[in-house]
Amino acid sequence: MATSEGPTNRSAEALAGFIVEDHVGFLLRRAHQRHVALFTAGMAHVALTPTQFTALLKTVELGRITQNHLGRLAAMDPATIQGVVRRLIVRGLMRSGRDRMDRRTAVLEPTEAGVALIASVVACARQAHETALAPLSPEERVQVLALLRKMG
Amino acid sequence: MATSEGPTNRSAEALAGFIVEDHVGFLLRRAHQRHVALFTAGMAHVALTPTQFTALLKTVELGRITQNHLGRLAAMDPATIQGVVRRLIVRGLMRSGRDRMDRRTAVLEPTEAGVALIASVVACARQAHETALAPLSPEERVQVLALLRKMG
DNA sequence: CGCCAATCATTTGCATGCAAATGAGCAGCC
DNA sequence: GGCTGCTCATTTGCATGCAAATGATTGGCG
Repeated sequence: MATSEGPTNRSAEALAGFIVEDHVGFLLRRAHQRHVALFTAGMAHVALTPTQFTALLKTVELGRITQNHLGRLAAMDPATIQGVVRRLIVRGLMRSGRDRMDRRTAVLEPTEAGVALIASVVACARQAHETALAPLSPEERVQVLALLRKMG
Repeated sequence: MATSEGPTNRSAEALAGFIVEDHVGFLLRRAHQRHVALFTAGMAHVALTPTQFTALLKTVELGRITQNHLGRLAAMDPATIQGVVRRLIVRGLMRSGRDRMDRRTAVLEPTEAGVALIASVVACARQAHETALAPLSPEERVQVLALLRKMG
């Protein structure tokens, strides 16, 4: 009778008390998914992903910046930022040129269209932020941000 | 001289006070990235990704389960869970068969190897969880988990 | 000068993640 | 029975995300 219910109970001891739903990894993945969905919906009219928005915003902020440096600021590794930047360039939102002093580096610069686009969607980004935090009280919102920042 | 510094200052007003680094989206993405890195490193000896671990664990927990249902429990849409399950089956960690009552559904079941593997790595998952939360105090850890759960 | 380690960028391969379209099957309803 | 709408699963296409390998270039060091 002990073996009649399949593999489940044969490993009950090892799995006892292990609730995936209570683990940071699971909760982070879920919360992140939800935010991406909200952000994407709010940006549907311009089709900017969260990473594209971040990369373009930092480029506008800094004016001229190296691709890898931008990646570090935006929390994307070289392989990832490469694709993000490529898509932004294709859409005419930024430009890329080689540095004359260091011919390895690609120096990025936003185009007029890029600057204008970012300026026009900052409000949407704020909105997505608020909506994502909507289930929390004002104090809780401050807390999550501080805690997530600490988890780096 | 107002136009001598490139596009940056021309949009200063619109961007004023907007700090991407303080937004939930950015912080969630970064924290999630860090956890994936920790989890992946801890699971390197068995090469289980966080999603694969979750999917296999829930399957072991529940014994027999429909693919889409598993996806909902594990927070993955049908297109995503499909690939995850396929890779687990290829590795011999679960089985799939058609339900006789409802021939649309793929009924999943863990293999002996799958049950054994999960049991052997639960400790590693716990470890990744702890390491990810390491920068926080015990009270703070409880807080983040509660807050993330609420942000669902 | 020549060598070497480090950095920059790119490419390939693999694994999420989702939208949207598709095909199969089920269940209720007339 | 036939219609219709739903769910299940799959496929395609696109966008992260990272490891690992590659090629170009720079800077330091002897």
